[in-house]
Amino acid sequence: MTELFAAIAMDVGSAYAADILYHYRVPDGMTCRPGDAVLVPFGKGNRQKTGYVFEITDQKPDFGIKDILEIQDSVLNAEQLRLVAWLRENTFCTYYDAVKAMIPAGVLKKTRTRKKTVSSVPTAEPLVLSEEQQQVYDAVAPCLETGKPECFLLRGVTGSGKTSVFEALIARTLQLGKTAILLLPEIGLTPQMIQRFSARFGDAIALMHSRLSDGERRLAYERAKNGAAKIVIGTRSAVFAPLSDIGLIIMDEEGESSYKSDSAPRYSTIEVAKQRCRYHNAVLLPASATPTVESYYRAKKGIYHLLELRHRYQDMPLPNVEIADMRIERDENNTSEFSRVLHDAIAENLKNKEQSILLLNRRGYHTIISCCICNKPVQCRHCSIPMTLHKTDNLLHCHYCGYTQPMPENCPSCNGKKFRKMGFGTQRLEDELSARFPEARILRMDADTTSRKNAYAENFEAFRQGKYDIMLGTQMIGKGLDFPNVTLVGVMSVDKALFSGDFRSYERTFSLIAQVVGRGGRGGKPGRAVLQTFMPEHYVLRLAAKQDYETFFKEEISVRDALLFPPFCDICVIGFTGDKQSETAMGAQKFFECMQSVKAQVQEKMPVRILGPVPCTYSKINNKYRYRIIIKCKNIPVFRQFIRDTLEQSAKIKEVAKIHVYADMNGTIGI
DNA sequence: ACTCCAATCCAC
DNA sequence: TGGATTGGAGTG
Repeated sequence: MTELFAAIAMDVGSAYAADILYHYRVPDGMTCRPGDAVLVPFGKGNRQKTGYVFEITDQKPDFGIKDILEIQDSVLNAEQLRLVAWLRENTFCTYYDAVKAMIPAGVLKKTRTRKKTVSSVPTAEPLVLSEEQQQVYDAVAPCLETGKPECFLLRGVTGSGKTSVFEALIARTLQLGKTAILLLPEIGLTPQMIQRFSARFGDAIALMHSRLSDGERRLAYERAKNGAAKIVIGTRSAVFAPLSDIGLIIMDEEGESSYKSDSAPRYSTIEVAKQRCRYHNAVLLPASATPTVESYYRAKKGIYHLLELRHRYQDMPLPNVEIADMRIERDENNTSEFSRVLHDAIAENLKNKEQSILLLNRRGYHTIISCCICNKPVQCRHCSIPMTLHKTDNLLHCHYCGYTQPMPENCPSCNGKKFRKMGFGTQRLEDELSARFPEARILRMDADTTSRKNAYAENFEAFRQGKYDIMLGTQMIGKGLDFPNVTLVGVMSVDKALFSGDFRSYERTFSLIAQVVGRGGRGGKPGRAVLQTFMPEHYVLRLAAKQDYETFFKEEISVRDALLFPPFCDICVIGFTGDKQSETAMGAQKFFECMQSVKAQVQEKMPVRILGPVPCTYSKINNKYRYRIIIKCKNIPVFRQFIRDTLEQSAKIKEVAKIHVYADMNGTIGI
């Protein structure tokens, strides 16, 4: 009888050098398969730990070998094993990070199985598609039948009824005996989607997002795995839903930053989705009114098939957008946050009993408190971030770590006693609005008013039912329900968002404006919008006002080309965090030197430009000092190997071992 | 990461 | 002199 050995992944924290497959002997009489969770003695102390079997081999390894103690469970199927390997190579995570992303915590731990909640099925109305919607359906449906792993990019203007197309395509997918995943950018958007879809699909739906309890998550996971659920709706983690026979993966609002994970494993959802579509021969359908520059570029090159919905529901026109030049307002002694045109438009809407939406992308009351003597803003004691004054509790809040404190008596830097309260947030906008329009019923929507469970959906519904005249809020109001009675959209100011320091800030701003403007004029009455800005000549704002995506894309793609940004290269950020500034800076420097020496060993051609290390824009968050290296590169195997080698080798340098290092491919470089 | 082990430090 | 602390190495 041949002896068998198992190659097993263990939890080694973030110790890259130790993240290898460990070999154990399979004892006689034990049957062990790849994907099994097993109990093994690990380390010098032979502590019993759980590991995950990746391979079984009869090759005797040349080490002193220990035996597997027992088999706990079969947890990873063949696809998941491949996905783990793919994630590890492509996102520079450990085996264990990847396993955790795929197998939710509640599944490994023994949890009580709850009784299945069965949602009711009122029969769904027959789905009627417009001619244009039908064309999109007709383009995609054949690939569902033949099982071609194609990617269709759907560009549909706001209000064009993308969801109806999703519904029809998912129905077809299920008819063909396959399953589907529908990805949404925010948890808040899931209840309404579930509500709409459960009319047609009943309890074939499972919901997956990060705020489920362990029990709920385990139930959803099991239902997807055992075939009870055919459709999974959820946020980015739902891309790992353990469905078999996937026919279709839809990504709504594909450009949203929430689709990129910013903790290990640092995956990009669309890349994971592509990987799964390849495995299942499934169709991928990213959709947006304003696709990312990278996606639209791929569509133009024919890598994706471009599909368009140019017409809004019932052919309603997009709102007409006027630009309000706030410099002229200042020159003519209007120092308020409201341009005269916006003020008048709100007044008129109130008179006509029509609803208005106002976007202001900063929460709180005053967003900067600075010393009158030394001009330094009051910063969070844990972060290098100016604090925001909230009126609800009259405390200063840090929007990064959540720390709160009372207004200081004295300036922390110069001991001065006087402070200037500046900056205009949503709470102050609410006050100002009720002063100007005392009769108006105002709904404020920001992270502070929607933290309670269901608050988001309830508030949107109340606004939709006409219980408020004006809804103001941060970017969360850009996405959401149809509001048929909204005829005015005001964008208070998004100037600052253009200069966040990230090369994606232009497309994000364009997208934000397009989305919020698209909330208006959906219900039979034409809409109008006012875009307030101090730089009306800026092309991003001009084009956003015209809703001219094509021209914006042409401008943006030429900038990306000239300055060498994606899609013309990839960007890999190496991040460093540590408890002491000097240690973090030193660790980053030693890593950089190690990287140079590893680079000198690379034989193949590998285009890279390495910039840094430098402190991050916010040099401290949550008491961790932050440095980074930015690498413009091509995301090809030789480059990924170079990064992994550097991570492994640098981990042996004591200055580097003291701090935390990570690599992030094509994420944000903003903060 | 976590644990083990050896070297070092320090109070008595 | 030993108990506690710290730095470095190794995990099959």
